[in-house]
Amino acid sequence: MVRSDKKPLTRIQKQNISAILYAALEVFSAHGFRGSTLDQIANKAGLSKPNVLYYFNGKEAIHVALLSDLLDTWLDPLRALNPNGNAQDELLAYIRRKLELSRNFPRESRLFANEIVQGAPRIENFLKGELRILVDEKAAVIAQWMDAGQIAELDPYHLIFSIWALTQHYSDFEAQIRFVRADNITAPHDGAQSFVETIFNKVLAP
Amino acid sequence: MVRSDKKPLTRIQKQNISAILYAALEVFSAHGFRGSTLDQIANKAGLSKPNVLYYFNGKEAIHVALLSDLLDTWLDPLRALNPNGNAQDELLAYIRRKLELSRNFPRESRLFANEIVQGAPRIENFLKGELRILVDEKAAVIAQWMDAGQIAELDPYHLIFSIWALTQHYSDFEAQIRFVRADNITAPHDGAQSFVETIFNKVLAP
DNA sequence: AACACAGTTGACCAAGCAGTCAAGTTTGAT
DNA sequence: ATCAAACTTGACTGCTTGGTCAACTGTGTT
Repeated sequence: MVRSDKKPLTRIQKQNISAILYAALEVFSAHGFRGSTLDQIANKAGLSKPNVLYYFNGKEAIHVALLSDLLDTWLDPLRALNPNGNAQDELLAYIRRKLELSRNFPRESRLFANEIVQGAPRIENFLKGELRILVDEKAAVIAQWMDAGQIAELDPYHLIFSIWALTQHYSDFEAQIRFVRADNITAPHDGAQSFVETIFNKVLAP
Repeated sequence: MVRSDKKPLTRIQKQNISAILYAALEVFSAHGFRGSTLDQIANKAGLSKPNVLYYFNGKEAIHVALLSDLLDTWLDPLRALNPNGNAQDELLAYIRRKLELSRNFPRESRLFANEIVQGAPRIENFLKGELRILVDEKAAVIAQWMDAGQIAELDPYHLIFSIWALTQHYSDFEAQIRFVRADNITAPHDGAQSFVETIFNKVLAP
């Protein structure tokens, strides 16, 4: 099922497919691909295992469906970087969007992180293709801004990586932050936004 | 074997135990705990599976041995932060040590990252205990430096987290950097040191 | 009401895996 | 050379897990 159907989905299909994807996101992001079982996913989705396999052609297919949904969304914040806008405003807005994504979709972020820490076997093509093209393009934009003296001179690629590192850290390494901070904070993201913005204000100042 | 022996290790024990730990580091850091098999480890170590189990009481025991070896080393750079030194020098030296560790021990870093992304089930006590105490202590030191006006006022905890994020990113997310940068660089860490130091110079300036 | 098709599942299978064991070989101290 | 302890392993066990299948039930269209 699911596959390359052109048929519109029935009410039950829509409902069960989204239940499966939601459950799978929860399970895969917490245990990684190999650490997750179909039984866990089926249980969390409130379906039997054969029923899950009625909607997806296998464990891998669920994972792939989840990732392709995600990858597109993941590019949006960077895509929105406007070459004609003000350099500082644009970069800070990008940082804010990225941090929001990390705060609002921590499981998606961890799904991605799990994949990359383990060598990105399943998304190598995405990274080498779409992502690379977009990053090259935006790095060029940033380089122009630097040449024009709008922001400090830095390696644009490392700048982008540092934004990724700082924003995703709060969801990917949430466990570490939670345990280290213990009772002193309610959520790992507390204070993150103002801190990260302060950092990049200083870093980007020409 | 291994266990709480007081006996000195034989030549063969030393050799095989270290071969197993080396192989296990390679395998666990690349595939996570559940994604790794004893057969993979035994193969890479050049031993039979029962022979591996002659030296360790199980898969879990190998993982634990690896982590406890690691955790201690992991604290050293932060431990070395000297309250009596100059704030900027001390923090930049810490950053340099952390980056060196990340560059020289990427597998160890990924072993750790794998563990934390998946909720740190096996090192929760370490994080809530030793690490937390050390971080609290050093955050207080940093706060004093800030009060004294030696460095800019920032949340000391977020500052420490940002150092972790930026330094570990280069090994933990190495795959992403490699694929995005493709042929343009030889190693993911290229240019990282000078970039990260520049960043924190700007960030810490009072 | 009848019928085709969507949806569901208990029982099952084969592969993979952690761990055991008995029987063997090697090592090194005397 | 002898012997006990250290070391090694092929064959096996029991459990987990991804995936199949035949039989069943629910749905909605005419």
